[in-house]
Amino acid sequence: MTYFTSFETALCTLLLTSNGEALTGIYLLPDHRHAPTQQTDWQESPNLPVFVAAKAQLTEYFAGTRTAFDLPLAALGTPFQKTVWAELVRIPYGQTLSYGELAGRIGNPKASRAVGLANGKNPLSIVVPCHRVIGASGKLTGYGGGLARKEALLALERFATR
Amino acid sequence: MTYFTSFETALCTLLLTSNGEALTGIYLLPDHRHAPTQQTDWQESPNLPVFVAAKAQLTEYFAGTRTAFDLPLAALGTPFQKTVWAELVRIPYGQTLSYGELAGRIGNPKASRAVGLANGKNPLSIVVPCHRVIGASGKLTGYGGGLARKEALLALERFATR
DNA sequence: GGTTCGTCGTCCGAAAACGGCTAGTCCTTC
DNA sequence: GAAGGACTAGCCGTTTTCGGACGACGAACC
Repeated sequence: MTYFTSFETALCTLLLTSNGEALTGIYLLPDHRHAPTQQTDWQESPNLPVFVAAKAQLTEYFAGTRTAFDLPLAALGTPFQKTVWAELVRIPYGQTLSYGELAGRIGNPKASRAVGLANGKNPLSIVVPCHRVIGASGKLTGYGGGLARKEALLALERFATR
Repeated sequence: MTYFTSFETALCTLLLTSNGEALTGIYLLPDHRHAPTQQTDWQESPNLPVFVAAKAQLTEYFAGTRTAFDLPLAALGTPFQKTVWAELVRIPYGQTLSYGELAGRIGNPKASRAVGLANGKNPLSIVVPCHRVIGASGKLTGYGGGLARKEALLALERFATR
């Protein structure tokens, strides 16, 4: 069973999904690249404990008072994708990394392009900070939720660490 | 969640599996061809209602006093496989059919070989009587639980209808 | 700047391999 | 002769394999 709820933030509306225990998705509505279409058997559950906790922490994040998340996560993907995502959460708040550098950190220096692909498939936006990965040239190059949102998230983090 | 139990019969040990509501599998241990390997998250539940009912009816079947089953079933397969399996249960107790004849009955006369394949994937041995399908020449040709068992089941049914 | 090219994991479609078959042929064997 | 076995060649759905294309890159080179 998949549970979901939506959540208004200063940036945009967020769609949260869960398996009942852990968070399985956070999507920036509308127009998030790989966002799932809502299924008929999904159940809206705004008060699911994991949703309540997530909303609280995200609210703090957007207020600039939270720099790390503590939530049960359950993203499913290929082994390579999981490796990439695990490395993403190690990027400190307010800092950025290039796709190539991230590829190097997981021991596969030439896989920068594959890293970008895996990055785009990250289902847990914001909490798993794929927005902190940018091109080697400094350009943002891409974001599932749209480049403007990526820029906004980075600006927020820069502002809060000022 | 998958539930299971095992069950001793005159023929062999049977492994029963269920989703909690309906029967999802009946396998002839040991050495049933496509039998699933027991997973760590399976739960042994000998007293699950559907198991209790299945054991009772199977006991009667092996005693020769039951010629049809009345159990909730939930086998999952491709559309073609489901068509084949649905036709299997229409073969009367004690009678046999050739793979080609069965193919004809589902409107696909040339699919005899595919029927054999679908037959082998039948997860609900005995209750869905795939053992009643034999080669056009009269040879048994194959059975997931072993040819000896197929022969034994057919002998039982012949004996009971005598 | 722009362009080209090498690289890597994933997705997707096509193709081939694989059986619980069968009818047909040919050849043994009684 | 007739029955039965060995072999062949079609048939069909499923599974597996394979090859090519695709990107949220990056370095080299104009």
